[in-house]
Amino acid sequence: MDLFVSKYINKIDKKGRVSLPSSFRNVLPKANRNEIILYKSIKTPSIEGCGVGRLKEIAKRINNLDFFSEDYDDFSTSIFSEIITTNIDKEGRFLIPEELKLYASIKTEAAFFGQGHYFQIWEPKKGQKNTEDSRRRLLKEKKSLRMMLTQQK
Amino acid sequence: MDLFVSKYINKIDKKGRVSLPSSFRNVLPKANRNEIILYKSIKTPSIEGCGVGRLKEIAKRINNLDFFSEDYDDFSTSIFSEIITTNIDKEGRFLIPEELKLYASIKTEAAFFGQGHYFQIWEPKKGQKNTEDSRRRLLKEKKSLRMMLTQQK
DNA sequence: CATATACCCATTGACGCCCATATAATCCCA
DNA sequence: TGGGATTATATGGGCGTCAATGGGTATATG
Repeated sequence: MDLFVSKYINKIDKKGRVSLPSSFRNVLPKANRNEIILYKSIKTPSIEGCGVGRLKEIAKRINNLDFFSEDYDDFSTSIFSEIITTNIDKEGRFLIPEELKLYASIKTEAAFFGQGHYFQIWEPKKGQKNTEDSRRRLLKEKKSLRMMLTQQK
Repeated sequence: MDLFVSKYINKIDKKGRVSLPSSFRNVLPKANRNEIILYKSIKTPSIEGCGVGRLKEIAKRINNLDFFSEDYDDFSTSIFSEIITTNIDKEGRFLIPEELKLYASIKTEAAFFGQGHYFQIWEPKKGQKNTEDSRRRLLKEKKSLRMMLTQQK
């Protein structure tokens, strides 16, 4: 499986380390399996993460913008300076920077939610509530959910 | 990682030395790991820096402007003639020239902002404010920032 | 000779690496 | 197929190394 799926709740130890779920580690390319990038989610009080490969794609995209435009600076500031790379140790653990923990209200436990090509890290209770809310929103438009699930090809 | 990423705030000591963040040093090619270039940012009161290799890229960008335009002269004058090369000592520190510190209002602390293929050095508070402003501008076009981050392939 | 800058050494705290354990998952063979 | 044995994962902790920082001294450069 090359997608981040499922949900896991892991503990953060005294040193601030937390295990990246094993199934998530396996999604990372063998080449860069010991490094991930983290950044604040745009829409929710959660942290998003993925392998570094994705960052290189983003870099390429930004590089294609007009170098002297304001957008160029805005994108590169909002993205590059806000992205944090963090190393995964031999046991599969990594450190969540203090600033990101604050942003997501994470203290002693971290809930990992697979999101396909990336994943989110939530404070467990908030994550749970978010799941319920988003399901509720979807059900309001049952039709579109049904379409999503049953649509062929 | 071969990109300048993340944000760091380092102290400037009595002698004017400041550490280039370790992760930034690692971006520099092993060959010229003890030398960087600095210049005034065109658009903001900050200093921009990168490895010497990047000079060629900058030249290319400027060359792509209309040769007879005013911009061409302005850019090539503002950038090339003002570029300063600086050496990094054994401990990874370097000196920020007085003129550049003045330009960026930097006194006792320097905030390093990764920008992909280069980085910016700001007076911490101004840098913080710039990040917020730039994010605010982008959020007005929510779609584009989200696209930048989540678009596949 | 005076000032600026490079090199050397020292300190502190953070982080990575190693080893250890408990629980859970998987295997394997009789 | 049952159940012990093996392996993997999550977690805890010791310790060495490295990054950031401070300061003394040599060296250069005008």
